[in-house]
Amino acid sequence: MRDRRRTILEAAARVIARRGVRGLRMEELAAEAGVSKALVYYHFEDRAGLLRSTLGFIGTRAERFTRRDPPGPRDPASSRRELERRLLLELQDLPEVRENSTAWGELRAGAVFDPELREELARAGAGWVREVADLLGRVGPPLPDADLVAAAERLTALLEGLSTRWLIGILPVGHARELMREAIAAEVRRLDLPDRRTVCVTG
Amino acid sequence: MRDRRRTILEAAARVIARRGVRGLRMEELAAEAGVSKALVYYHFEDRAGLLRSTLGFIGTRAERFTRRDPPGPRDPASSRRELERRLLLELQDLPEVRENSTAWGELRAGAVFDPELREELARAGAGWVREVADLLGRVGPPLPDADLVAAAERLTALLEGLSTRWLIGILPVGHARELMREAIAAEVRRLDLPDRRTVCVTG
DNA sequence: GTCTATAAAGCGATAGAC
DNA sequence: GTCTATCGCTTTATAGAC
Repeated sequence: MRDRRRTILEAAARVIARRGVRGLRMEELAAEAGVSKALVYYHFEDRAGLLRSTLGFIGTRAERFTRRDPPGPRDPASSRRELERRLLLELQDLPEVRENSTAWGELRAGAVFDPELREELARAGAGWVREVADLLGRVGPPLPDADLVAAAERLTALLEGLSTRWLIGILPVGHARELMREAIAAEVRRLDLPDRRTVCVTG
Repeated sequence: MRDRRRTILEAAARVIARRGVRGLRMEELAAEAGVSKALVYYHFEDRAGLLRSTLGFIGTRAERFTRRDPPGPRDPASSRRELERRLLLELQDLPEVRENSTAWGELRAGAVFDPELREELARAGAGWVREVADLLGRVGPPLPDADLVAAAERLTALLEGLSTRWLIGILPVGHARELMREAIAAEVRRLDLPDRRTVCVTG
């Protein structure tokens, strides 16, 4: 078979979801894929190469699910829906989503100690914040970019925090989604009504 | 010396901050503590035992810095200040705070794959949410406990997300603190003005 | 209690047959 | 392309002297 490569990558994603990036053993991976250890080395130089390919594979696979109708209409209502969809997508109890979220969590955790991972993460993270900020910008009236970015940073950081708790098993996925939805609503409200809120407080 | 034990635990905290829980090697730890490897095994059964003790040690040490004036006045203003102090305490660029935050981050990341860690984390996490919820309850008017807990869950999850980004080095500590402060303000406002906000929107 | 020396195991990586 | 067998380093853990 010529897609033995893909079989191995899919197995790697499953093993990472079970043991983490740092817990992945070449032997366990080979067994999971149903091939010999040597074959893995034949297809992917070494362990680091396998990890690189697997994270790339996971990233590509994720895009298939996250990027939809990018050139769609830019009206507030659909942007708002897109924003919510985009942020809730990573909180789903499906094997593939779980694998992706787990891998990203491991990547983040590993980046604290591995400067090499830091780079890839910084790039991906910035793009992610930018994307959410842009969606926020289309939901309400024109606002300073810094405000949009700050709101996006809060939302994405919250998502990462909730995601970790979900994956640990101390926060049910439905509850996590609910908390995320409320946070989105609060940020949108805040951006939508920059000052009226204050008027209410004092009035 | 009888507090060789403590010396080792302090060294372990430093090594964990540098390499992570999963990156801790008994040899490096021994060198960091200035003792032999065998002595570490003498005082702490095995690697798992050392890790257990170290995480406990870190937790205890954290309490020394977080728990202050617990039986203080319960007026809204001081509760509000205490809430902010409590949540910003983990975002400080001091060696000890960094060690604690790093260790907690590793504990969370590890708990995704290790059921044994899950237990300790679930307990500590629940207490932490409860504490923040109680503080929130004293800031504003009486509210359903579920609302307070939800707000506390959002704030603590956000803190964890921001903390990870800070430790990775992609979010300056000052910026993280600023984002956290804004989020606290938003949650307090939300709880303080449960309905007026809606009136404003529709009015 | 503390050390040096060493056993035992785990794991990444390679050799070589098919 | 794929396998079996094995090497060699790293790391945990123990034995035994002081």
